[in-house]
Amino acid sequence: MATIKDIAQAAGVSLATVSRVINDGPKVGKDTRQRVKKIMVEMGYRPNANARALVTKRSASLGVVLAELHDPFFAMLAHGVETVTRKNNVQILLSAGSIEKETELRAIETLLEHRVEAMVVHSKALDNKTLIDFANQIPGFVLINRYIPEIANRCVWLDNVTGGRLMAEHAISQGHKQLAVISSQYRIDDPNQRLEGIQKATKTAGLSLPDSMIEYATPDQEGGELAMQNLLATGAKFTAVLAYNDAMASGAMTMLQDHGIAVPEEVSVVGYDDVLLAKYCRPKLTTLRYPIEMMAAKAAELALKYASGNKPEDGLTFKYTPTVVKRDSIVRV
Amino acid sequence: MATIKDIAQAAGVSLATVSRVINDGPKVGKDTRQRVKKIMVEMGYRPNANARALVTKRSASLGVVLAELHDPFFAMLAHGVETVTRKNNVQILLSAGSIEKETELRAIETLLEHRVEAMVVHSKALDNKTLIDFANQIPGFVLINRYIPEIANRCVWLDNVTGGRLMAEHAISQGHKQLAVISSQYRIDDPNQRLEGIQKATKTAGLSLPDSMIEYATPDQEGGELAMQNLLATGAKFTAVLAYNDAMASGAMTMLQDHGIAVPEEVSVVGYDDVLLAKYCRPKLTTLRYPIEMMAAKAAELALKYASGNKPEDGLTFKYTPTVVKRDSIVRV
DNA sequence: AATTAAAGGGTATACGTTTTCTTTTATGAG
DNA sequence: CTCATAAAAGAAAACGTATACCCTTTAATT
Repeated sequence: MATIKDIAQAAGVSLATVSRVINDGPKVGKDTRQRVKKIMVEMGYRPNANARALVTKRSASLGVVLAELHDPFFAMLAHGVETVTRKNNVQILLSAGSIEKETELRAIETLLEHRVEAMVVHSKALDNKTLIDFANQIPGFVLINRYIPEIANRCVWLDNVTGGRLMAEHAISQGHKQLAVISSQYRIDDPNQRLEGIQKATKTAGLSLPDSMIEYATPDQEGGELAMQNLLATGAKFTAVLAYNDAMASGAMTMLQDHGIAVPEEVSVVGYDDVLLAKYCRPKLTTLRYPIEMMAAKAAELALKYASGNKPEDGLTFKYTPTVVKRDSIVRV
Repeated sequence: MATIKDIAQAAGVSLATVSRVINDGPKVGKDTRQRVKKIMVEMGYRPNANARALVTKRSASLGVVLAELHDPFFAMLAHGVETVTRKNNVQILLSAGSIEKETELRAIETLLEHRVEAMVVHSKALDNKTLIDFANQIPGFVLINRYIPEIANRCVWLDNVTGGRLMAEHAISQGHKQLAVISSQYRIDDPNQRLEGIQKATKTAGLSLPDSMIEYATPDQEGGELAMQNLLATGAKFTAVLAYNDAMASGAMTMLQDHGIAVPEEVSVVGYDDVLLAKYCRPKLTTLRYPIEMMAAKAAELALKYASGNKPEDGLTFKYTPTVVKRDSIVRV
């Protein structure tokens, strides 16, 4: 592959001049610029991004750490990031992290080896301290879907407590008094916070929500089915089910229908996330909208901004609040 | 950030020795190796991937070109690639291409600037010649979801004609004689080939499939709804609908149900792709399984293999055939 | 006409690695 | 005690680019 030297030789100019042409720099005449450009095209010249990154110490790429791309949620996250990298002519370096501590760490370190100065990180496994250390080390380090007070201005996150409260309040406002909850068995922040919000709302409304009405399972469709099965097996009475996410809600609906229980006529269901499937399942799912795409775009912008030297403001954070999306899976009782 | 030189200095050895330790090379004593390793950890040393790529001319990363990450299909593609890059300790460089010629070209060229020696490309907009040129220029260039005879051994693709035939044959085997088709309005290979297969099957079965029974729309849920609306408006009679993909099938079902037509009791529906939503929608969709995740993994393996010097065998290609996944959206008449 | 400033362009160094080629040191054979 | 040999380690060049600094030419100012 042709290098800058080859171009210089062919054009009869110095390396410096070619470099200036490439970077639209000053100090090169109109005609020389034209000639060099022409030769670059002829010889199919492509600047070596590695050499460039080495000398400039800038990489024109943004690192993304996430788990499980086939999960629609992460796919949307990636897409949100992509919209802003595209706009800024920046490349995406993807590092998949799963939910294991070790893998997430490796993912971040690999990005660091590539000297990406901006990164959007979705981490559930790493502890606060580790992440704070990274943030202090990397100017363009931004967390998504997580809030750490010490680095609040690097966090783009969703208020899950309010989210949980909203979904419960919506059900309660529709006259439901006997609620059941299907939560995730992974005891990370998200499910805990959503549950906390739900409990807050039931308490305020003077309703009781005994532990026996809360089932835990894997946060996917199978988990939703299983949890609902358990709930039905206990013979518990409920008119509305609040699920940890849309996939579990969908599984729960399936299981209800398989038991001959009509949704939403006999039992209402509320999801969380508003991913694609919420519109596809039947009945269409009433759910909480998690504006992950918008948030991811925000995170990417932030990362790029911080990386380019803009110091993050103190005392600032980027909190988003979910909203209820009313569809067909819940009715007034 | 600490460099190799800093480590060398701190350890009282030469650059070469440190480099050898990093790469687990020979010619370095047991004790020296230990000492250097210890210092590297202490100083938080991270090799500079750019410098490394520059000198070795190898990048330890694989480029992926695709459009629209939020589309579950592409998300699964990306995930398939990711499973093999993870196994091979290779980084993913993502370049989004949309469906525009210019963007796709830019995406590939950016990857080239990063000197990735392996790439998995999903391109619908670029013409054969351009892609063949790239293939000849880049040893690890592999196309996914496209077949070009001249570079057959670089293509991992699905036999869409057979796919179309299979979906029609399945409907016919269930006794359906009046078929309707909902296709994509984009006249690229995929829909054309699927339609070709369908027509082949109806012809063989002695059935007629007039143009009036084929509707075209955007390949998403809205398109499916619209197409079905048009079909119903013409007053055409049909007992089964073959859709271009699952999203359109889902839209079609929604519209049918909104018109009080029971699926599958009155009208059967068949999808294509078997993406996530096929399991979520109601009734569960009978569809054709497009093993994109497996295919993407294959493509990534191939790209890595070719890139590392293994010449692709002549006369070889990687054709996959979809299979019917029987669920609940079709019944015997 | 002399001086200056600006514009155009060249030289050389640095970026952080890997790797080839030497050089030094330790080891054992004669 | 000398020599050959292997093992360990160093010196230096190269990868492709950007840029600070220097030099020349030309135009503008006095």
